[in-house]
Amino acid sequence: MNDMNPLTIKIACSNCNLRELCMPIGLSQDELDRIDDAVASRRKIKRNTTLFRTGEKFTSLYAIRTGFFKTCVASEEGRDQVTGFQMAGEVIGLDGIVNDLHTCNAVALEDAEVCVMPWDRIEELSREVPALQRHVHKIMSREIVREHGVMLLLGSMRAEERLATFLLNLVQRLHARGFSQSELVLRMTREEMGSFLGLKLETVSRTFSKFVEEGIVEVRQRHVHILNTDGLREIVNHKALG
Amino acid sequence: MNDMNPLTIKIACSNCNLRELCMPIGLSQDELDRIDDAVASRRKIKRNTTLFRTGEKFTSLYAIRTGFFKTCVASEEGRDQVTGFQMAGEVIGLDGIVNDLHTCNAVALEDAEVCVMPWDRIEELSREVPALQRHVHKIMSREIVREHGVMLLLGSMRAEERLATFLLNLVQRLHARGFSQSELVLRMTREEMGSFLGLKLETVSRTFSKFVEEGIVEVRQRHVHILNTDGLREIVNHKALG
DNA sequence: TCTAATTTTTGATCACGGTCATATATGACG
DNA sequence: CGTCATATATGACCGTGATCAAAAATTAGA
Repeated sequence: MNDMNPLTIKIACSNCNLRELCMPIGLSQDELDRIDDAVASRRKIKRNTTLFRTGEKFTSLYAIRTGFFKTCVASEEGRDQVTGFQMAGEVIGLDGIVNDLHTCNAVALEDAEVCVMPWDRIEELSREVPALQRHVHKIMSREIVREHGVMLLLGSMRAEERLATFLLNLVQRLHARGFSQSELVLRMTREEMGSFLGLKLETVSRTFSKFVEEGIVEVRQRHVHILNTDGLREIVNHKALG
Repeated sequence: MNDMNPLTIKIACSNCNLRELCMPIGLSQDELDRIDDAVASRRKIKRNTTLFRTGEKFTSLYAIRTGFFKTCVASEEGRDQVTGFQMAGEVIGLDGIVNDLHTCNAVALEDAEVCVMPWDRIEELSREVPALQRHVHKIMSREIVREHGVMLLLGSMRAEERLATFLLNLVQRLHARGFSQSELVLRMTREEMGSFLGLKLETVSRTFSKFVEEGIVEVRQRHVHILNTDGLREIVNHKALG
């Protein structure tokens, strides 16, 4: 509570309304205090700037308080792949643990704020607080399972199925955060969506147009209104191609 | 050392020649003994049987001692995606941690043997042995990074690039285990390879034929001889398509 | 407010990889 | 050894999504 540096304002996790998302539940007051003390400094990230970059030393995990991020990996020869989009309550930086180096870029797609959680402190604390330990393990395992889903998408779905899956996933996560089940604002470009979905931006655009023609969604630039959620689900579920 | 049930033979990690791969290094004798005691029982898995299945309760991680596995996820409507191939020294089961349920199938592609590592014991021990804790974290993070690579492959590579990448990855991992840099035996079918690579089996077969025509590899069924490793690398690196 | 840059849409064409079909090779097993 | 099931190779054809191009819409900056 004494560090008032504007770049690293201390804040109590125990008072945070995102606590259920990024912190374990059922902690004692003592445990909460220790977590507050260890992990609660904040950092603001301007739109289109990076929170961390490939090759940078890994020091901390980051819990997103506000804003929206993309993470992307790049190979030497200019190949590029968006590996995910992250929103409030989600944790990024797990890739850095193996080699103490980040292996992807995390870019803010809108002005954002994150809680900085120094990894050595987390490891230390999670030895003492089993609930925190379990929480950290679950977060990492959840990321592994999420990526399995992306592999399924990239490996076996057609363009419409990919986009439908993507929209349903986004709106479901937003809904879990108190937003609408049917309206969303895309924070990424068609190209970024395409990179994530393994499609070219033209294909993303065309597929949107198709959905609009079919009356499944309304699209005004990045504002999407889902008119027929079941329609999207049918597109995903309809036919599995061998 | 007292459980002689043939399905769960206790074995000392401290004597295991795969220790460097699946256990942390630099442990004291006491720490080693405790890990031995907690995690070292074994299980044999016959070819084409599952070590665990989607929906089964998660209890343990498994370190592969011998044999070769595939893991695959399936969606209700028959969609199927191989998410990885695992060999000796690698750990599988991490997907089960989030929800105490496995979310993929692990199938032995040849007769195999694994070390069963009960997860609650691992969590407990890793609170007491920081080196083990770090090791577990690194294993999970490594899996996340590996999957980023697969996403890059599935999202941005063409058929030849995918197969070349796949062969180089396999042979590199085999080489790290003392096998040849240029010869390998594929333990999976063309269809399983295709599922992993997001290609149809016919495309895998044709791509192999193309590599053979170009003198890059020799193929006798599942036996592959890499004649020109740099040729494969060039295929991977050549042109990144936007 | 005007200009420049970026993003998005849409069209025309093409190629990669999928689909379907068939032949062949291999392996398992009685 | 012969039979059956499975796996692989290859050809012919087709369709999805990529590529190339150009115009329209939106955003950012002076």
